[in-house]
Amino acid sequence: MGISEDIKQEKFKNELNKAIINIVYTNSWLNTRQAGLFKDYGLTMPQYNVLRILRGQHPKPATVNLLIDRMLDKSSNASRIVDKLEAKNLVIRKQCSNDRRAVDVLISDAGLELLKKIDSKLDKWEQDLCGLSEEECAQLNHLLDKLRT
Amino acid sequence: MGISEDIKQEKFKNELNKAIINIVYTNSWLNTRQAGLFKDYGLTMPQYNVLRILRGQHPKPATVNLLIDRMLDKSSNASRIVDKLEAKNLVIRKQCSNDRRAVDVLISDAGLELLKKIDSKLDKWEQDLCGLSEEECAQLNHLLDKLRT
DNA sequence: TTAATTTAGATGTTGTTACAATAAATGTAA
DNA sequence: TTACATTTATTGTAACAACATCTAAATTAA
Repeated sequence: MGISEDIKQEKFKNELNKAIINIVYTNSWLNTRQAGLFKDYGLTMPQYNVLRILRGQHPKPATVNLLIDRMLDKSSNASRIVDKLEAKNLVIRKQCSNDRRAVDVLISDAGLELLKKIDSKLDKWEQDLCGLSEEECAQLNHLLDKLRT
Repeated sequence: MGISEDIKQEKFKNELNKAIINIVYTNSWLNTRQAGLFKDYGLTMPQYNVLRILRGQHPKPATVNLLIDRMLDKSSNASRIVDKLEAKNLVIRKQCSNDRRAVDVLISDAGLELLKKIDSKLDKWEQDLCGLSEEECAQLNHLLDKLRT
């Protein structure tokens, strides 16, 4: 059952066209499946991604600009995502000492703990997911990287 | 320049984890680039996709359910997308004769014309896009399909 | 130093998505 | 035929995204 059956479209202009549609469709497919996982913990996907970036920085802080730079989906509003996370006490926001325009955002202990819980679920989810071998995944990564060059 | 440099994350749990992130990132990368193209014609991406499905059906009509079934991003609200397209006279909506609950949606001549214009731009855009050969695209399609099984 | 420019982040507005609730038509079973 | 469940599509609402605008701080140039 490939993309062609999934969206009931028999013909594509060429393989590139099909690949572009396939990426969009697969992304949506992944989203649908992952979203439920996050929602159990009261997080949206963008919120989870920001938390992950903050953990990557930990114990160093991140500025909002750094978050924007690294977010998977640049379109979302980092400032307001941080608002939401702060309201849930998952991050700490304080003015940066050497540049008072900037804001230091840090993941809190509660944030780290929450991520740990989610990640173990996510691990299992990923394991269950996949018909691809490690080598095939590597190949997929190579092709996606090359597509974007 | 691969995904690792793009999002400044050196380590990934494994290639599958990296691939999932890579798909999400590549999707967003494609979106950003395509969105401008559609916006020139006053369409959003979901609106364009619905129009494409309707052209695929043409001259047969599609019900709203069929649209939902085939949309790349199931999350969007087909009924309201059709509203928008109808307001621009790109589609025609009328009650289905043999099931009065259902609605027949048809692409209009104006819709077909608009698609033709967009597609020629899109063709060029796709051509310019890509460092991947036809064969590599086919391989990418194969891997994405297999991921979803 | 002052004035203009740039940068960081927050906020306002508009439109869209997500999800639940609804309404209307159809199907099913007593 | 009536009652109840199911299907089809629309609508209401709250949250969110997209995009422009704004404020404050820092940088640059005169």
